[in-house]
Amino acid sequence: MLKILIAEDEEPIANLIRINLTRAGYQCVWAPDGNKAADLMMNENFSLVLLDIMLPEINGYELMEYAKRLDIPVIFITALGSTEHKVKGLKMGADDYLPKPFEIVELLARVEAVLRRYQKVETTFTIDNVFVDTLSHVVRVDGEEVQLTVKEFELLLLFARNRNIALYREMIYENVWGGEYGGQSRTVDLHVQRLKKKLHWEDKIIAVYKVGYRLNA
Amino acid sequence: MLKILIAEDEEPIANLIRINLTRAGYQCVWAPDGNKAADLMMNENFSLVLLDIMLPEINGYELMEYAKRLDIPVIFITALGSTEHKVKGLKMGADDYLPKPFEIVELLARVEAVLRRYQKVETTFTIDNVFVDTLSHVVRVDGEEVQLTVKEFELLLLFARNRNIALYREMIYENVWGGEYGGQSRTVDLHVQRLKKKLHWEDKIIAVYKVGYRLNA
DNA sequence: TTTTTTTGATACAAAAATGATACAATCTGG
DNA sequence: CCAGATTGTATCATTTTTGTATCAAAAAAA
Repeated sequence: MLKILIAEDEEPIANLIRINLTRAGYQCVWAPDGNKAADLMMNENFSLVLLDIMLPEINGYELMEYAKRLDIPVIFITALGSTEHKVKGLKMGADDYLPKPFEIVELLARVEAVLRRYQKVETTFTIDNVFVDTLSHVVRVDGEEVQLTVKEFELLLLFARNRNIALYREMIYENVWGGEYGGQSRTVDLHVQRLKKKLHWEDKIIAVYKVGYRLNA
Repeated sequence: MLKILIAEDEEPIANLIRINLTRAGYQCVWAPDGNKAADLMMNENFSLVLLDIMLPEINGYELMEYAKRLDIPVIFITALGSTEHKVKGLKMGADDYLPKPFEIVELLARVEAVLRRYQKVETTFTIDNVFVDTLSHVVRVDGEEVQLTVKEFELLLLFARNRNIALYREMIYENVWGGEYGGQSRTVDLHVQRLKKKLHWEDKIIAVYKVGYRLNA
């Protein structure tokens, strides 16, 4: 599991980020000031640092130098949305820049993009008895390789990326099939059933009545 | 419950907003002039400010600077629907702009959108022995997961958003069922009973004679 | 107290949602 | 073109939800 450092003095914002990144499958550590951030960077092995510019004790620019020396990618997160700061940050080597307020989806997208650029993205994951390699499209259930169709595979990824969240049929359809969800098609149900059967997940993917399905992980 | 500050000198308009936001489950505070608004912003913890530009004593633009310093999202509400003001407001950091006269549904939609963008909407909460995760639709009573139906779930959310407030059957029906409340249907009563039973809330949700129900929390 | 109104509790049937299976249409790779 | 896999519709069975009806209990009114 990839570790991400959140250097941000405002606790609610740090929490917001932590909660969402944790949900997305990252391990998060919070540093409320510059000293703690520097300390943590030295002693633990982070795959990414989210940096607030305005930090107590040691500011974000200095911290970025630390990070770059340790070859840790950096995304700036700050209320200072001016191009001036943006340019300065990127010039100094930041990998991306996220102005507050930000949408969570945007945060996640940028984090993923930077990690991919640095080849730090995990291309495999395991949930219970199921192992998945997203690159080779190989899925093993209890050690044995199982053949998933394209739709089933994408469905699995969707569930994996949204564990413990009730996914609406509408959302599932639009994500996996792409188009608009008519409303009375049973396609989603059918594919969920097939996926459940192949993965032996009869009790892990459960129906949320009148809503859709949820993966308990 | 989220608190919203309404900075608006015209009382009827302020009232209109207050009534509708209160009904939607927000706690509202009214400031009739700029000084009061600044005062309230400093001393209470608001999740959002609705700002009239033309305010006595301190105008809306200045107030926005206060708000931004406190990291409170801002929606401008003003009769000056000209793009000039709109642009100025948004440039200075307003999160949205609502020209008078406005439709109530539009007001609510924008408020919700901004709050969601700031992730001020809480996805989980706990009341006594009951834990609720609105994303996964999971409800735990004394630590054990309990299966609620959609209606029961929405009913619970409604009570949670309106703790210690006597909810009229009419209001409950319109919120959870959506249509018009006939008047002699026992549907609301039945569902409240079922909810009480499942949550062991026989003594927490109490009947208010001839009115409806109230959640004591 | 007695009466009336309102709410609580239970049973039950209609309606809706989901699971399961079969099968036709479509696609894919020889 | 063919064989097989994939995909989605149709159908029926099963489960769950939901609201009405009914009667009992409680609260207010007379």
